[in-house]
Amino acid sequence: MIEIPKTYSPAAVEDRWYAAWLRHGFFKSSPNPAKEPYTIVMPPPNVTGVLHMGHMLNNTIQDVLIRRARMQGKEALWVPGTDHASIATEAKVVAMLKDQGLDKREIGREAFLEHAFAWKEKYGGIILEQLKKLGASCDWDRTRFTMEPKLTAAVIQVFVDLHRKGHIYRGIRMVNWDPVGRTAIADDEVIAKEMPMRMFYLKYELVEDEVRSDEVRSATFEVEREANAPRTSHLAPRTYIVVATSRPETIMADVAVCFNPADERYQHLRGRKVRIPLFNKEIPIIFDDYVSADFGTGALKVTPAHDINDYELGLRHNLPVIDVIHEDGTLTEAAGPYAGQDRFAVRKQIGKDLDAAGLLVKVDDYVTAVSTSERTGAVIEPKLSLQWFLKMEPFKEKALAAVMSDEVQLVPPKFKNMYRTWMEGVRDWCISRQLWWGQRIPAYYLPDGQLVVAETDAEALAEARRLTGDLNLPMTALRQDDDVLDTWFSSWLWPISVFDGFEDPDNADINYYYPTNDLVTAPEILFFWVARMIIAGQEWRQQVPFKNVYLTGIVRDAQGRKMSKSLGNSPDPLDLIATFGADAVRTGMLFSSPAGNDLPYDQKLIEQGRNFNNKLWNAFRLLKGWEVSADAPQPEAAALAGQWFTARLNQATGQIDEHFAAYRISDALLTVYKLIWDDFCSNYLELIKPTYGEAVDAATLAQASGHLETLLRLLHPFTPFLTEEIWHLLHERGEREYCCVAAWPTSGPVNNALLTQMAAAFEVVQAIRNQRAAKGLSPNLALPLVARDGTALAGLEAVVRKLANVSAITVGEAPAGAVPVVAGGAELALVLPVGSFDVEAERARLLKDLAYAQGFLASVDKKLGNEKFVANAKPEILATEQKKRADALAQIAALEAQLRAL
RNA sequence: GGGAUGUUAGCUCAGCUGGUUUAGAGCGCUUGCUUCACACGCAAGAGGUCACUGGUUCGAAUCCAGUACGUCCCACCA
Repeated sequence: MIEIPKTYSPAAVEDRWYAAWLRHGFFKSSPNPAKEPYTIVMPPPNVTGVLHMGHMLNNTIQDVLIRRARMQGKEALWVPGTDHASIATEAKVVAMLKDQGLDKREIGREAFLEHAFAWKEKYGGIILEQLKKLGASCDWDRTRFTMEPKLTAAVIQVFVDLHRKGHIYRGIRMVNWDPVGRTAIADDEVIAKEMPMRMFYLKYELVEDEVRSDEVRSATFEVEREANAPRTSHLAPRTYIVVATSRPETIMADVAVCFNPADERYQHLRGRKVRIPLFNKEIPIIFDDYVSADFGTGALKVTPAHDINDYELGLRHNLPVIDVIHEDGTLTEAAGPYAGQDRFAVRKQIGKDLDAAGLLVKVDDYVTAVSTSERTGAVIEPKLSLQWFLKMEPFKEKALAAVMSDEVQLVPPKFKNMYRTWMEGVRDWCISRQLWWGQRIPAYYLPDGQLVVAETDAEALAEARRLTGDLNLPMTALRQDDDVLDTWFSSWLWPISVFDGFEDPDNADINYYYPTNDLVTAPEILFFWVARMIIAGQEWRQQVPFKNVYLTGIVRDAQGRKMSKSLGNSPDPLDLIATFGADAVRTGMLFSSPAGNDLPYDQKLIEQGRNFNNKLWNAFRLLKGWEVSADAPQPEAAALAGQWFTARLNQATGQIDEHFAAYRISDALLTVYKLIWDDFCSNYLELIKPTYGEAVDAATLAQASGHLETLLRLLHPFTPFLTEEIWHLLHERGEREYCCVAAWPTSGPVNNALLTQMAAAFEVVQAIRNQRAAKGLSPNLALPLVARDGTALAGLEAVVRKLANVSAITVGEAPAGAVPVVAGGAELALVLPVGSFDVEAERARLLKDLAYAQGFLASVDKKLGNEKFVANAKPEILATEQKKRADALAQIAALEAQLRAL
């Protein structure tokens, strides 16, 4: 026979099988009315992204689900693709251009997009190639890209449709401005980060337009005392309001100072004015409930252009808006001497200037949550700008109901509450982005300021001509909106657009595959992706896009930190695959990752996966290494083992199916893991193993191969490569006979009686081995066993003899020098070689067992002695308790008898 | 500040509608073994008053309330 290496080497195997699967087109799918569809659309990774541990977890789960469905005979389709990720990609391209000495704004939109597409062609989709290394069984012929022409057309079509329905509007709103990306970003893309900040206490001089100085003085003194300000004598004639702010660089944009209407300290200031420090501009004092009297000094500087609350305050009090910050974070002309400088530089400088002018009372250091951009990390600037919005009100109720009624089931369900909170408080969606990489908003402005929204230039022109009545209006008279749409405005269409459901709403694909079955994604995008896909599904297909949403956890390092590029704490998945094999990485990721739970990553898990693969490999080696005897009879132990393992297999298959039904993927894996390691290798193979040097009988080998094959099928979704390899090495296969398309095992009737009997026999075996270990006796030394009565082992003598290496089993009284073994309901004695029996040690062991048994009996008796228990407990519970009592009594009697015999 | 969720062995987690559980698994640990598939292994073993305090119940890791600590989500406090 051919020499099989004793260590499994995945590297040589994985690429070969992946290529074979592709060659046979096993992952391809097309509508097949005879089969039930099972569909997953991949959450599209960023087109310029590289594989990280989060992708590994996510895509492994998807692959496990899709491979199992395929084996179950469903028409399984996993649609891959990438997302154009406007901000992230545009940032990368801008950085690349910068390296080449080019500036985005200088080269212009068209040239920029050429560079961007060139970049995408070169680096885009690397991540999909990496997923192939993981074994992802996607239908690659269906790979889509959110910015490809067809999907772009869908986006434009949807925009126009929503605009026609009156759900899209354009308005000035306070948005989260990213000064680095120079674009507005959505609330969801803002990350609050704890940062050290400084609170400046500034003096706003009261304008003395009337003589009420006594009152004013008393009020301001109080304020100054609160602020621990030194009394500055040369300023004595003047009085000040002390205002706390973390943003002194915006004081020139202040339009008022505001107090709480109930704040007694400031009542007399109604109708008065103050001067902005350094700038000496007079602004009014106003009162509004928004301000808390007990925060800071109770005085708020109102800066409508740079704070959302101040903006609303400004609207209520009819105040002007002064914008002092440019799109890139530098200050405008309105900032006077500070114009052109960066906001943070000005903050520093103005602090110094205020101090020098005696206008700074004090500065406090504190830590607070600051909004930053998820994509660029820049500190967000609340900024007023003209943006496009999608109304959420028309959609929220239905989208909420879909999840609350479990029409879309979230796994785990704890996320339902989060979803509800968000959906109930959802705000209009700002869908415009001041970028170039993305779908350009199909809105056109006419010279007279009128607006036309249309799918194409030609349609826009026609409409414009109709509006203006000018039939010769040239296209050049129309100016298209410069902004592009938010990336999520294309991803929310993904489950429909990958099947061309917008271009051709009644095509065979969309009718067959939609709605999809499972979506596997991270909880952090539950709102801005999952929720919106539900809305889109309901709006354009009148049907939710998926039945189940499996929310994964976050992969963390040993210190519990999120794995990230910047921390450098993430291993390179491809290195891991090269070192341990994709199967090992897949199982490692799944060992400890129930839905919604974070995965504390530890390389040990991957190693465990590799060890497991090697274990199975060696089980196969063992079978393959045996000589076969055609006419040898099947030994009793092997026959019993065969029946028993069939029962275990049926039992475990049922459990695995249950785990899958409840999306307990880790549990499903662990069940196969133990079935293979403990039941198949440790018990079954040991039981059927022929005596050294002898051949195995043909029946047993055939049975064992059959069992192994079933195990391969159960394990295939988790470790596709290894199982495929063994599948083909086990015996010759037909042209298209592959493990990856073999039938998923179905569970048959379980012989529970046999399972119970065998479990008892294994207990006996363990007790005997325990004795050997305790006495330091080699497992190779065959020992005789004496049973108290002939029924003790209930026909399982062969099992005990084989596994415990027992030479003979006789019935009768235990001879002197035999060590008692009471286990699995049997009363036995193991005959040891002379001199190895220590009576005192044995007595101690028996006494310990006796004490446990008596304790157990006491707890059962306590229950049974309780009249209320006997009166109230269900009959079957009572029966169990009585059986427990009888068993305990028998056990105690046996132990006592053995103690007397010592 | 609001909401969700968790606290079970050294670590990571099961324990699904209270009763075969004086609590299980994997890893780790201890001891012995290079035994003929596998040392990426085999065998045996140690290890937990189920966060705390009350309550409901014949019976609580499991249900309820409170406390402590943790995690996550949401939120405009200058």
